[in-house]
Amino acid sequence: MNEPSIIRDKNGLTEQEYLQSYDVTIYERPSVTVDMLIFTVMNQEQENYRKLPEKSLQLLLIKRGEHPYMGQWALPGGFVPVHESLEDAARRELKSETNIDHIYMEQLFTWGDVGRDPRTRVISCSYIALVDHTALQVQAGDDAADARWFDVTHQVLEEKRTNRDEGYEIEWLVKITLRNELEELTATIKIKETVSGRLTEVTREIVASEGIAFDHAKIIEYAIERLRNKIEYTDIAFNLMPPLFTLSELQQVYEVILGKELLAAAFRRKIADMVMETNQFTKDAGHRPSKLYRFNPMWRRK
Amino acid sequence: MNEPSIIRDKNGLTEQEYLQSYDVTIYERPSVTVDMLIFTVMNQEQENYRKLPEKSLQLLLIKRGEHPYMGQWALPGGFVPVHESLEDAARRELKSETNIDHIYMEQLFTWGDVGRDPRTRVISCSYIALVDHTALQVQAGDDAADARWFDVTHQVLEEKRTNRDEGYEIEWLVKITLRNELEELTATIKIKETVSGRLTEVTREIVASEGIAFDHAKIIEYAIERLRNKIEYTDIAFNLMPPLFTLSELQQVYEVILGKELLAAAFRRKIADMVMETNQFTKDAGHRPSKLYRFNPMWRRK
DNA sequence: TCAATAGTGTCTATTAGACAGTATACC
DNA sequence: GGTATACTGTCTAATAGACACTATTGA
Repeated sequence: MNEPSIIRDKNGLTEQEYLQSYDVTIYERPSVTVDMLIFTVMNQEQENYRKLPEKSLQLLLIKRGEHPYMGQWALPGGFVPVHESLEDAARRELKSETNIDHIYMEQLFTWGDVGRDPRTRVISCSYIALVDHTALQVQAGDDAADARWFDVTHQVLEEKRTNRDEGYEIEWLVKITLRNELEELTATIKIKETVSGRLTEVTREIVASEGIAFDHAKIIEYAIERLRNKIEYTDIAFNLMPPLFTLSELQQVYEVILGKELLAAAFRRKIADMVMETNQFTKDAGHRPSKLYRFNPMWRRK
Repeated sequence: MNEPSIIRDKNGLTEQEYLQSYDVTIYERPSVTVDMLIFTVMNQEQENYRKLPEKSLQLLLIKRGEHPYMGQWALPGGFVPVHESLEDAARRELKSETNIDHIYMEQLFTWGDVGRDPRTRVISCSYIALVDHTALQVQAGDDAADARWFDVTHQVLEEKRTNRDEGYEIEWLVKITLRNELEELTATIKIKETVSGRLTEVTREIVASEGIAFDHAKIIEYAIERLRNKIEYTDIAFNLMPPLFTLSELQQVYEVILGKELLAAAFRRKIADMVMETNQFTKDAGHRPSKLYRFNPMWRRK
């Protein structure tokens, strides 16, 4: 596609000569990392033999064994070496944490503030991955490196609107809570949307962060917003499901991500084209059995 | 937020001691750049005194004066220095190209393939910016550095669907054409969507690129897709409009981005809440005058 | 006068929300 | 039998597409 040019530049060099003389070390460079947001959905304990187990959104975090933020919890990830593509680096991290292939993954955002990492300048490219927890061999706590699943909740504590001459400003305080049997981590993020004239700007800022390393609380908050958005118009939810599932389970997954209850009738209509009936049913559930469905791989968004 | 920890790590160092001994030079690092997709909408010549001028989507490109890809056209951008945030670097580039402040800008995607740049490993974070062309002092070709606006078109040449055992694959060939009075650049991008089982993957690959440097054709194609998506559910289009505009002009902007015609009645209903009437009208148009509108900064998406 | 755009009214199809009501295992 | 979930039917409100129709200028 790009055949070496034989044109000479202002220094009289051809492309080949230029590339040979190019010194890659003259400018100081930032470090680049990938940060993985590996989500799954798990069943909670059921209180009553009849009740369905509640589902919860889970995120995988790693306990930092070294400085900085030693002892705190961070997103899995690592530095991107010069010979490896960003996506390969992300896939490698994902594989090393989950030990499974063919996992859904998408780029979330690249975080490039100065001072994000006290060691050196680090730019982090974050990726969301969605895993069916029944496919996970490694369960929470099995990992030697102290990887653990945390129950994630996203709560709007406060919403404040201020009108301006030529627009308005809305500020939300969002509390992120990460919980498991042993620990509870919390963070508060301030999200500010400023509309002045025709220009809209959104900023996110960490107000408090307890037990969560770096600026990872902000990344987690943003990831949840992305999931909430995308689950409405894509099929990403199916990446969190086992091969066979009931429509109620699917609905629970939607509810746990959206953070609100849905009406069964409307939900079933909405996802009808995305699923295929099987002739299998659940049993021993303490109530009416439920038909099992599969994802319909022929489905396409209209 | 992160008070230096006095806990000692496995080497017996406190956080402060660790940071002092941290050697930032031990790993080779990729370079990071920002690439700016600066879009605007301009009027084309009108053929007939009665007809409204047609609008076209324009993209700002820079002619490369040095290797590699010398003589070809590239997205404006540059290396990110270690002391500057990604967003600041993008804003700085944007300001240096357009000479205006308060421009709409959003992160598009970070491109991290190995071999994107023949000089060295380069990771590029791309940003979309939308400019009202009436606010631009610097018009096409005024710039000493050979910056020029190109008319952008996005054409689907071919769509091919192949069904598989557990899913399907769709391949599109998209032709991107960048045109101005002097030059015409073209590129063909192959977009492949693979659905196998529950997993969906989309890849983009440059099949041909004439006159467009690096992998920038792919970035341009992706940016247009993003614009098409976002114009449907956000107010980004207003960043391309002058302060006062007619609803027909606004509709033209939507049409030029979406690449299809819209029905006036439905369009007006859809954007009704986003605009405010003024009591001004166009005149000398050779036909019925049109009411001028402003963006309604109090509008919020439902 | 008439070409071209500006702007409205209304029918229809589709979709989401609400909620009542029926169905069914299994402890 | 009774509890909890499974599943359906239908009314309503909101929205998008289609298209006919009216309004208004200035060359």
